[in-house]
Amino acid sequence: MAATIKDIAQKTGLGLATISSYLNGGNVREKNRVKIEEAIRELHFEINETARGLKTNTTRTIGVVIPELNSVFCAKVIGRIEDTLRKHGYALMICDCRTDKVREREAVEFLMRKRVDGLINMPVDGKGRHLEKFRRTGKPVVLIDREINGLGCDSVCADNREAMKEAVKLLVENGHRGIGMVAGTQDVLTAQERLMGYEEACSENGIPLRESYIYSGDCTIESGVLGLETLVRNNPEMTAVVVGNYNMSVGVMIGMNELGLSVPEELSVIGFDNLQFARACRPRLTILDQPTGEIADHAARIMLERLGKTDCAVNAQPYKVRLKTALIPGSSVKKL
Amino acid sequence: MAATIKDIAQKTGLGLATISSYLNGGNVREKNRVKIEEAIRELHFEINETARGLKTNTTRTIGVVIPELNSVFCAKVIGRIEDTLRKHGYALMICDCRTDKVREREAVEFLMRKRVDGLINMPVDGKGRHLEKFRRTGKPVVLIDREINGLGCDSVCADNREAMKEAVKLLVENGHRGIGMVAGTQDVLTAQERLMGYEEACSENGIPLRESYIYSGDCTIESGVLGLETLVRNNPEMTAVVVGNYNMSVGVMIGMNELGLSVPEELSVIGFDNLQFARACRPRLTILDQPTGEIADHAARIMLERLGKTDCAVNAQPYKVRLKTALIPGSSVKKL
DNA sequence: TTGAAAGCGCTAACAT
DNA sequence: ATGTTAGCGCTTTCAA
Repeated sequence: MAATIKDIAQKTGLGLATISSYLNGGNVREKNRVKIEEAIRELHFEINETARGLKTNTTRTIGVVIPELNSVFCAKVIGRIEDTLRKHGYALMICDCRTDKVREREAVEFLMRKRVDGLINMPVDGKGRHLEKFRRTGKPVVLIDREINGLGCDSVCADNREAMKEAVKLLVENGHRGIGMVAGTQDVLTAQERLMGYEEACSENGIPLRESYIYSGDCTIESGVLGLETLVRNNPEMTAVVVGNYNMSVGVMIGMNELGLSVPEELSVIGFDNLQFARACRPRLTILDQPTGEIADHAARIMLERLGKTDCAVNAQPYKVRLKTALIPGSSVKKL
Repeated sequence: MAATIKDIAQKTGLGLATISSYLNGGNVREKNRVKIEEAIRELHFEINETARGLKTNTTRTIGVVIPELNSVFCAKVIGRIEDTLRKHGYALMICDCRTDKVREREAVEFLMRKRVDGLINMPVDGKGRHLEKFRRTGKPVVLIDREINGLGCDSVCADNREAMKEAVKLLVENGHRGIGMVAGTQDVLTAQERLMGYEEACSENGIPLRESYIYSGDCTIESGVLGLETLVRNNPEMTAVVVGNYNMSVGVMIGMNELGLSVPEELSVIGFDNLQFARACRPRLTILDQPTGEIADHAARIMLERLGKTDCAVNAQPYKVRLKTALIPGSSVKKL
């Protein structure tokens, strides 16, 4: 068994409180400090966070619930958050709910049992019902990528509407008017906003909305493939497509390949996320790039701030951070 | 504050031990069982795993240390492991060490302090020095993707040598003899094995090894780009390239794009990992696909088995699982 | 089957 | 500044 503070106390002849005080940055006489540090080294003492947690009712652990670990956006954001939080002594317990509302709720309950001090969530359930129980604990919840109204949680998202408007605008400026969209699940606010951006940009440019120009997918690669195939089949006159998330962008490129359509000669494409993928496409894909680093940094900062306070349920106003995306030009838009 | 077993005891008029016994699947009189379950429901009791952990000296938490969360291979494997382990009540604490040996060691120490019950690691330090301290606790360590000799840890890896041999063989069968390789960091066994496979296949086919045909990268996208550029510049007669990992495969495709070289007319390419990326490439990339699902399932199974035993340090033989990769044909290999 | 009581390793209130 | 002590919520002897 590992050494405990009792062992340190014994070895140094000091009391428990002194050791504890030393461990928590309290004032200890220089002479004793040296003795304690020596004992710690000799006995290979490492503080037992479990015991500490029992006493302080904290775990220094943050739960993370995401729809899919295997998604560049999630992985980038979570990786960076982990970086920051670990520097502050917090560990991340990550649960992948496979874009399933039932699993998402189970994951939150699992993490509640594990007594995490806070929750970071990219919600699948757009209503946020899976969070209600956790919120009652008064512990902080920070939403990423998707805001939920009425729940009072902090959130950090991209400015999705503006992003998609910009994409459509670029196409219009290049002479396109037959512009389709492969959109995501409409019960998630983020996907709604991106679709809204598309619709707004169309009407602002006098392009009439057509139902057959909009495909509602489920944010998977396969639905991107299917979405492209459907749009192309139903709208032979369509000259461009915008895509509402990264997975579906990969799907659309696969679809183009497998239908043997050339970009941008036969169809112009603007994708979402992942600069590296865009660079690897031939020709290079024009994309909307989300500021994943900034999103992560804001989320981590907010979480740390909330963890400093006692009760977040009663906290004044939730943060609703919105960050700008960047339209990064490739060669996938044809000038008509 | 949440309800404790004390509250349950009080409400039911039973003793603490009875409640505890109920919670741990012990025998409780039917009448009392009903009473307890009612009290649990009414008081919203949830077991405090921190307290339990202090007593039992376990956390039901597994540490995971990986070089890069933002890597399809890692994300896929870890996601699937998380699935299985969570079903058994285990949470995952994931640390991304950014392919840095120092950070890797820090991560392991961090997780030791968090008292994880076991460790899953895709090691960056090929010598495994970062694991020595943890191993002394007698807790299980399962290595994925990379074996370390002499450490006595279990490991689950792909059959890397065979994989690369197969790739080179396919090229030879198509008439190629000027075959370059963008290889990974040579202090990691996996990368060594892949390079060995390349070298073996060359010599078996009477192709003399040339130093200028081998580029040693560091498994990042950028090193893939640089690797391709270097090989092409130094070997104008080269007709094909094999790549030693996924990130570098993306890099090579980016390099092809940015040099304006066409696949497979000017250069044939065989990449590593990620079927979906391969499908999105134009033309579709021929790749070596790792059995990520199987790797994850083996790793999870071994971990659960080890967790069932008391001490893994003294356990007989470590598992050394090797799984076959699949060569999935695309259109990136030209028949000469 | 159940209850009483000790104790896991730590923190914190209080006393010195 | 340091020591003493109680107690966080649970499990686990040991008796009954």
